[in-house]
Amino acid sequence: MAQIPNYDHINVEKKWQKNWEDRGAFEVDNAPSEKTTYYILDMFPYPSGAGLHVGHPEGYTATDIVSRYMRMKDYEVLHPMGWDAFGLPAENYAIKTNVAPEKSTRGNIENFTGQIKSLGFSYDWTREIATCDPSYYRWTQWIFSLLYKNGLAYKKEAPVNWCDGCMTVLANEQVVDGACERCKNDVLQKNLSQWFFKITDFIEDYVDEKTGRTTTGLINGLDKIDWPESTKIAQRNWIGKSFGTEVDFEIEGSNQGITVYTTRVDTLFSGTFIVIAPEHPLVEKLTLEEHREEVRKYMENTQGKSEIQRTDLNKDKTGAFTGSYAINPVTNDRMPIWVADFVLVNYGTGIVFADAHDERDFEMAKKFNIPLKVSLRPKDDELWKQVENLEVCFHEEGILVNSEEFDGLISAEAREGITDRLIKEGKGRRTTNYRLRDWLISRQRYWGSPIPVVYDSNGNASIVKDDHLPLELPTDVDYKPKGTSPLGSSEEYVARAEELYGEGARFEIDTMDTFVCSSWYFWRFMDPKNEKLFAGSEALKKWGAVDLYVGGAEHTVMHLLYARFFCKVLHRFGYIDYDEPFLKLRHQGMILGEDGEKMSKSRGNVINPNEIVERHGADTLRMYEMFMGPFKDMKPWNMNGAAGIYRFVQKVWKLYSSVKGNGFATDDACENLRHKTIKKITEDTENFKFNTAISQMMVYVNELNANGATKKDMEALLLILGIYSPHISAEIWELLGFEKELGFLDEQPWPIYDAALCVDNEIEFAVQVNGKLRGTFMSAPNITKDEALKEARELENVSKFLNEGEVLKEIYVPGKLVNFVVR
RNA sequence: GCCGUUGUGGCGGAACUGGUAUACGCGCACGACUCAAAAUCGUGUUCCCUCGGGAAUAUGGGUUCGAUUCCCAUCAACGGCACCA
Repeated sequence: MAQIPNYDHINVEKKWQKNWEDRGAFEVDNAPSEKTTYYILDMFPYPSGAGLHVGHPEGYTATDIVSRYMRMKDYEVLHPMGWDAFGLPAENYAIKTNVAPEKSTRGNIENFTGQIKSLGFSYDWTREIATCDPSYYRWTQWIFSLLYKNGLAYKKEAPVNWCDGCMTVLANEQVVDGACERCKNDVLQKNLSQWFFKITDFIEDYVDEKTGRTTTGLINGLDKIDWPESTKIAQRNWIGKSFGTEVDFEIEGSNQGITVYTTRVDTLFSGTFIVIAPEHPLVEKLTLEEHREEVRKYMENTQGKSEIQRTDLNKDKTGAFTGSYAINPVTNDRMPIWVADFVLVNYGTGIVFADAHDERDFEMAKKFNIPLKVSLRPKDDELWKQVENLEVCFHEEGILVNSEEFDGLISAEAREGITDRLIKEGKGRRTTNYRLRDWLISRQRYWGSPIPVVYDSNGNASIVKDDHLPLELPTDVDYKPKGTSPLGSSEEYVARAEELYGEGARFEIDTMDTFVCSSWYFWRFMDPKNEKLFAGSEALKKWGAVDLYVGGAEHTVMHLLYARFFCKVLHRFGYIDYDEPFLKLRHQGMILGEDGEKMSKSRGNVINPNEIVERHGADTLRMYEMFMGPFKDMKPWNMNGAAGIYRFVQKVWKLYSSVKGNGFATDDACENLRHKTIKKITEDTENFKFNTAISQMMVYVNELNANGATKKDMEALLLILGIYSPHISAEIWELLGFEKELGFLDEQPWPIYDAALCVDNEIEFAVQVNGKLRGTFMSAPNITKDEALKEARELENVSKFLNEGEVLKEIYVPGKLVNFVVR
């Protein structure tokens, strides 16, 4: 017998990766085709200097398995990969080393590409894109223009996080516990003129006046997509729609009033004071002369604080009295108007009415000795005594008291009644409020897409002409932060502006948030080289929305909300004919270090995928990551577990060796298991239950090693294993000579199972007495109840228990069990 | 505080629609091969036990002939949001 060499994963994997690349095995074009298309997308990575870590291939393996599966099911699959290449780390690296972000990013991309390619994923690399490429961000800028021209991109003053140490604005993510993540200085609030996208315009459904076409809003759209329920809930909470009442208050000695938004109008009768946000424009007017100094001092104090400090729940309530009074519209009580920073200017109307049934209000009243009243009583009498004596704050729903005709109603009823009365008296109305604010996209950084806006010598903004796009990043900049955007230091940028737009013209020097670039990349993959459009209509029509999107749950709100927003924008303006970009979404769970902690350099528990690929091969890495546990769960790495998968790969090779040496088995001993296995892998793969699919393959391989494999067994095994471990499967497929008659493994149809052959002709029945297992017997599954009971009674261990009492009931579950109820 | 997710052997985990809990893998133990070790192969492995059985799926109840699965309460861990009126 010829000696079969040991499995050489290093060369076999290289060989097949080259084969796929040379053949263009996974490349697809945009020409219309007979096949149904399917678009499978990974969240494209940020190419960091640290390189790939084992978390990346978890999602990539899942999409690769599904991509290969769908191709075998005869779908035309678009499965691309690219780079979310703008971002702060490259810029920080540039500040430290003066290496241009462009250069370090290109290097990182090269590194990532090599690592990803070593895992044998079936990407169409001809569609690779990078968001930092001018040919890409040209279209990011085009989308900005589209929003600008339709009044959906605007500039206004907004408070931003400011670090005096770094002399720059920071993103919220860069602020850790109220301090700069880099220099640890306290972060302050500063007002700067910033660009915003009007995402709030897309919360609700929109009907186009001319065409009558509806663009589903960000809330309702969630109902029609297959996403994890928890992600949908998080998005709804983030949007934060609430129904409430606007109440108008008169100001004593003024003909101007104020309006307050509340969801708890049932507590209006206990409203004894008003609180207004420090930034509110009315503060100035409401503050009387003798209180001006006190309020001014308070404001000064507040302005020096960051939002994080201001919203620290543990801190004491602070505030200042303006001297003005409002009139409670239902009780006519005089309500002192205070300024306090726990009220946020950008939610509701920036003013609240305060009362004893809100913890913040209660706390503030106690601190400043503001009078309180109660208007809600709890069911519990003991508690009521304390509430009535203003010892504790009762903030839940209750029964109304001291509220005139509404006494005795429960909170929900009272809200309706009180609102109706306010409406009748012209003092209020029902309204809806949202927590979601417009998206601030300006960044005072270098390494992002330039904002295509130009200012004339008077500072008037206009959009950069389409002919002048892309507005490319200048390279003659000083990366060191000085308090303004790095682009401001470029002479070349000024020269270009003046050349195109006349003397004194200046381009906007802020760049866009990188989330803008990643909000539309999935369309660019469809037609990455198009120079006339972000993607051509033929490509857009062929591929449609993303059918399957896989990525981490950390993008539950930001990225996934922004991408939905862009989709709705393009739908509203007629560029695409669907208004949800991702039809099916799945999240992978995080892979933890061997110590069960999050992987981090400082902990020293980072697993490098290169190491696994060298030691055990890409097939092992792929399979192990899928076998660790449920896809969406967090799970710790275990080197021994990976070695176990390597052993499985060896067993597959051993099976091949034995077939090569002894020939195929002639007795189809595993026919039943073969069909059951195909069935289970098919179902598990479709349901993202990759861990149990692999278990089943192990069972099958173990049985084949024990009983011998027929030709049908080997074909079936390689076809199903081929989507999980494509290299070894393709190799054995070729070595067994299957390719000559059938072509390459990855060109085969997915195997089908015969449902009739999945059924066992003899199964084990369980016999219980009072629900406790007392024995089993083997029988045909279609046995009648009487036959089953007879078999069961004859078991020695069962009859013993039956004789101990009277049999009250006999239960027979076909194909499963018999249960006797004995008293 | 609010929202969400999860609790099953020594470990990762499995269990269809309420029907034999612990599949598969890891680890461990013993055995085979070997001068020996590694690798490999085989056997065993939830716990207790008087070997007949008893107990166990975070805890305490409930529904049911029967509950990891359904219901109620409690506890713990993780993740997100957080002075949102």
